[in-house]
Amino acid sequence: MAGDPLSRVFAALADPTRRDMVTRLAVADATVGELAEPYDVSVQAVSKHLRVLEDAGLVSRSRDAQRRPVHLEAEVFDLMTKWIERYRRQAEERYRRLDDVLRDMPDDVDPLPPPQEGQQS
Amino acid sequence: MAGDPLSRVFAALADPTRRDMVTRLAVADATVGELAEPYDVSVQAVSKHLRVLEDAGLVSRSRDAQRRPVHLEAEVFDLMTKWIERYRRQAEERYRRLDDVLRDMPDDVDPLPPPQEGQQS
DNA sequence: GCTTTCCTCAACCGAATGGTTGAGGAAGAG
DNA sequence: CTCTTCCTCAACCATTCGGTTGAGGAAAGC
Repeated sequence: MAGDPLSRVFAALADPTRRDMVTRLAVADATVGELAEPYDVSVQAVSKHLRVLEDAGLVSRSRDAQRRPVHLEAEVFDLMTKWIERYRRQAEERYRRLDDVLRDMPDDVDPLPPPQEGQQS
Repeated sequence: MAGDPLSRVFAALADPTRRDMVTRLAVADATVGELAEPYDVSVQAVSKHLRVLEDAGLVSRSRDAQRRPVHLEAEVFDLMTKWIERYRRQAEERYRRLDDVLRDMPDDVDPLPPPQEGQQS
């Protein structure tokens, strides 16, 4: 389907039903039937949604008798986080430079350190 | 078009060309022509992409003579960040609770709560 | 064996998406 | 006023997407 992994993750989360599934899966693993129950669509539609999430690497399915328990995979979220953080750093860098120009070039003071807890690449 | 703001933001960033535009706009504002130049598509296509980004609130356009300078709007990224953080909190909460269960096993704890999930807000 | 439960695959459908081309508005340059 | 530049709107086209229904596989229960 769609090309790069990042596009797949963003596209997968662009659907509110899929986002809701992810939210619920963050609480507990669930079977396809359990996942489908609150929504007003067919089980097949939910199965399709799960395939999209699985292709994006957000979810994995194992096997337990006839059931296919769905499990949320956390790592892929880091892809997004990293991309967003990169943008954020660039934007801050941009404003920092603008600030420097307006302040007539100070030495190397960093007036706005990124307020983040460890997520740096 | 697509419904809620969060869906629009995710959908807007699901396209690699649009993500690249955002990356470049994080460095500096740009006109439509400047933005279109590196890509192998028509200017109209780029204009459409910008419309998607604008509808998502990621970008704003002003007017300078015939030119329409494009400016990146940072606030909307917080929508995503907040959603991701909420997921992260839930996931951590989940593992914390699992830890509690394995450690203590109280009486009236239901280890598999029925799918009475609240809708995602 | 047969049935039931849980789930996926396949085909189809309408709507949205990303691209094209062509026409045209808006504003500066001559 | 005319021309050029920059950009958007409109129509069209192929593909993808989210949904449906119908058929069927896999594993437990009878």
